[in-house]
Amino acid sequence: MQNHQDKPLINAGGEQGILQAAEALFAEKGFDAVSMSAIAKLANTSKPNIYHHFKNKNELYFAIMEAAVQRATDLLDALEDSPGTIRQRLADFSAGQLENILLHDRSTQLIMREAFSGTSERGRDIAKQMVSKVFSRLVAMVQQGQSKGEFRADIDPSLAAFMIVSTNMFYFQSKPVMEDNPEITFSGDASTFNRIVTDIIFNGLITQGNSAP
Amino acid sequence: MQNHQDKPLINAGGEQGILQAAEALFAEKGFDAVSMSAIAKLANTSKPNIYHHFKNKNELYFAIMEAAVQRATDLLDALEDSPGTIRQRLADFSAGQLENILLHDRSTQLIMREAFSGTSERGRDIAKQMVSKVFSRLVAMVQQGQSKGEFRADIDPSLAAFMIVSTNMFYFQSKPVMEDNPEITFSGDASTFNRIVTDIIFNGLITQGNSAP
DNA sequence: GTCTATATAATGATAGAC
DNA sequence: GTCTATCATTATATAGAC
Repeated sequence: MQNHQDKPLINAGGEQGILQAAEALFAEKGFDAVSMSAIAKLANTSKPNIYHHFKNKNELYFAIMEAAVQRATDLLDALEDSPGTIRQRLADFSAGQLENILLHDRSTQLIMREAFSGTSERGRDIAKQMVSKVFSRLVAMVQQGQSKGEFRADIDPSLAAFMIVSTNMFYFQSKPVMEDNPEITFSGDASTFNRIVTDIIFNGLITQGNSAP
Repeated sequence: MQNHQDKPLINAGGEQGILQAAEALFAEKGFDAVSMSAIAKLANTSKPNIYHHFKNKNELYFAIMEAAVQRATDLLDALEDSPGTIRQRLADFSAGQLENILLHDRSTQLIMREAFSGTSERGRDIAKQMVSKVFSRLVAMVQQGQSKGEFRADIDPSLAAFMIVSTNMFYFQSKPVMEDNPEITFSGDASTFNRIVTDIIFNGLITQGNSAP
């Protein structure tokens, strides 16, 4: 591929241009706040032309969702296996996942909105399937680490996976807010953020807890 | 107070009933997906009556936001000081905060949507101020823990605070998704979830890291 | 495939009676 | 304070020319 599919560059007319324009707007404002006219305008085309390519607003949205999920899973597949200890593989996977969601920010926002929004019913299942995929891999890795004795065995592996996902997701999600918060100093560099967070979590997963039973 | 202010119980007509109905709908579907007619219907009143009480849709939304923030900060104030070690106080604060957001789920969803959504501009500042408040307290506690030698000093305290907030927020946010995921087993009990998570984080904050420098 | 023009329905908001 | 009736605007979606 010679041009990244997730950044501005709205090439006039055509199905591609419509999809890109729509993705940008939907990601920023959400489904209901975006009108077909606005999409047509940004895509440098007309409303009826959008209806020529897509049956209705819902189907256009669905097409974008599917493309976003496809792209995201493809990139996850590339991260599938890395060498080293389980701890190292987990750290690499986590770092790669954070990198991906930051690179494809619009796709990510779209998917997260659908997955975690109210009962919108729109593309929730497809978004959930995506989240579950990331999650399953992390759970499996943690379990491996436990059976190999790298991590303490008394922790629910899905909880450990959840901690990794949640810090990454929330980092992405809260980035705009945190950036202009004077108390936050780590917000600029995602990879060192991720390194330190996984470091803390893994250390916590090794040391035996001393909280009330 | 004798009836909780955050649960169904839509009492017909009146400013209270309108506010409750609107909060429920806005939290579930978001600003743009909710029509004034829908609010009127749920509040058992008429559209013009809403306009009698509130200047327009935006101001109604704002009134809800402000009430939600007020309620949340009040509850945080009650958690301000608890006895014990810094670690214990932090754990209590974290647990209390998670309890609060789960109890006032509609308010929370509303605030989080505004704080972390795209560039909606609507009530973003007021929501950010709310998030910052929780955050500042956690940062201060972590710093205290560091200066008392309870936690290792080489970790950015805001990063530690961020981890606590993110796991709590993301727990709340992803609850509906995680609940019907067979791999998740911890989703039912928020307080034990919180206890284990803070346990892991604190252990990680004590143990010296062994990742690449 | 792409447009102009338009149908149809729903939206936010108001006038004015009671 | 609350309603019925209605306004102006904008939305999704389509018909039909080129």
